[in-house]
Amino acid sequence: MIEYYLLQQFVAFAESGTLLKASEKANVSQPSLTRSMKKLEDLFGVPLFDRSNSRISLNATGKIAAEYARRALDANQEMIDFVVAFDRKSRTISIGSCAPLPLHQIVTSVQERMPEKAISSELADDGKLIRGLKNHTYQLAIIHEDPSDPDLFCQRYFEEHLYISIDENHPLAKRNSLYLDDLKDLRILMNANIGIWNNIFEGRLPESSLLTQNSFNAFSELVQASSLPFFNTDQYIAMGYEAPGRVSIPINDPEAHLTYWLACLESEQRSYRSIFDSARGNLIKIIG
Amino acid sequence: MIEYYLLQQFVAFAESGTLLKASEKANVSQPSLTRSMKKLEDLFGVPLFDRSNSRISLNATGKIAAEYARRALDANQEMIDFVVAFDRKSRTISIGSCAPLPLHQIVTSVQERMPEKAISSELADDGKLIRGLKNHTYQLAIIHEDPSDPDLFCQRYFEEHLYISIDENHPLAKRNSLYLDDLKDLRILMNANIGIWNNIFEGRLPESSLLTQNSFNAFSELVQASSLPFFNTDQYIAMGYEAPGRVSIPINDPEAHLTYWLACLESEQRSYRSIFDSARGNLIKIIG
DNA sequence: TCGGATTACGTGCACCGTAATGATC
DNA sequence: GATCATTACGGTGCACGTAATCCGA
Repeated sequence: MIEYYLLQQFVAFAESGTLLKASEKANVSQPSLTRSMKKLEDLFGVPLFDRSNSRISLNATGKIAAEYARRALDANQEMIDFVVAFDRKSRTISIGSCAPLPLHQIVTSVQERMPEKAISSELADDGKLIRGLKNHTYQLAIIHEDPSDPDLFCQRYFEEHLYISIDENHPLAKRNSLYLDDLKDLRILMNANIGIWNNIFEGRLPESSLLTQNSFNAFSELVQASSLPFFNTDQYIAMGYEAPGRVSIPINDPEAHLTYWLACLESEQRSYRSIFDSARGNLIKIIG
Repeated sequence: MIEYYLLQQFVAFAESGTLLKASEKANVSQPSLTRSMKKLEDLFGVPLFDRSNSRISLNATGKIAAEYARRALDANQEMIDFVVAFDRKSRTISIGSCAPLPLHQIVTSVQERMPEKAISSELADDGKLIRGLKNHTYQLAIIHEDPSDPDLFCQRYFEEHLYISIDENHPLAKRNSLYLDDLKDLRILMNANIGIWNNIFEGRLPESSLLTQNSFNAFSELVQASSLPFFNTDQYIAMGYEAPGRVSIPINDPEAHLTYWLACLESEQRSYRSIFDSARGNLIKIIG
């Protein structure tokens, strides 16, 4: 068996051509390399070098050996990289969601109940989420339909209804409810990165009507500084996210009503029992 | 970089389940293994073990790591094996021949002129020899036709003529020359492993007429102990291989006359110049 | 004379083993 | 008490560096 430090020095020599240069590359002294190369030949049991009195170089066998040594070093490094990545993955729980609010809820829940885990989360559409669960990209996902897939364990999470918060003096403010079609001529403030909600507006409202903000701060400031209408939901309203001088009116279209489902692989259901249990509590709390 | 001795001890542990058993397998003490496994975890930078106070076992990451470690050990051993094999091959010159006499001649010549080389030699037919030269199975070959192949360097070596040594009282002994067809009713002593010569008899003489001996000793004893005819050649006769009470008569069929060619790859011609030169001398000596 | 390999020699660290301790069944 | 891991401690081999030597262009 040949230790790595020898292979490392050997490859350094193969790459530099002289022991002197190799010794710099490998951070050892020149005499140390002389010894190491002798030891290496001894361990292989065959000559690897052509030596003239003040010159040393690889012979044919040495060149082959250097190739193998390089590969062995690479394999060693890859082993380390892979194991570290595996460990990191095993400490990380990846959560995908079709919408930001339930994602935030579930991230909070996981943080509380699995404090040893790193959390990686992102928004994605249902198709990608379900595929992601199956190929272990995600361990937990929030989708807006029950896929009735035998590989997946699904639990109803909570519902969210779209509202529009509109200036109390606006003619539409008098209405008890609205349809998306009623909003065509408005200019409406909206957050970017709201997942599935974007799909709902797509094709129903003209591009020009949506004042999409990439940062929540910008969104908030514009809400304060203007009397522009903005999209809201019953969940946010329940948490107090309303603005003075505006009234919140529900949107009646069926697609403005979402039901979220929390899902994981059937086979991993037990690992996330505590999360699912807390989600059931959450459901009662929010709905009740 | 993680040294091999650690991976070795790690794999020993993975295979035995306890540090105690692993310490026997790896020929180290138990405390030494404790330290090594700690060091290994430190080098990987991630936990590899589940530890209860008097029990240690691989966690999920550890199992993966053990797999990789095992592969790394295998790769290291394969590297050594391959390099040793390469070295051995580079010290060995493989010679193939269609007939035993020129093979013996050329082996002797190589032994004299390249004493540092190990020699591996065997009999084969021309097709296999030429293929063998091209795929580096053979470095030198003796064939009985000049293939006029641009990849090969070919030099006429010497000729050999088939004789039959027959009891001086046998009717055929009076003849100046014979044809194979004349021998149909004889029972003839013959050596096995005579390469291309076998092909010459094939189909020309009945199976039953050939008393094939696997060992040269058995052949010699039977020659002495009987008055049976046996196959001979001008070359052997020139070296004094004759038997008392027998006369040697040449066989006239054209296929009973062989011309040998010494061949190597055109690209390797220079390496074997001394052998080819001596073969030219040999030719003069034997023919002259 | 300089670049580069080797030899000579002393040192320190890292790995090792023995012995003792701790923990769990 | 048996089994097994860990800690403590002392020893030693070996890989290292410095310095000196040797060799060839």
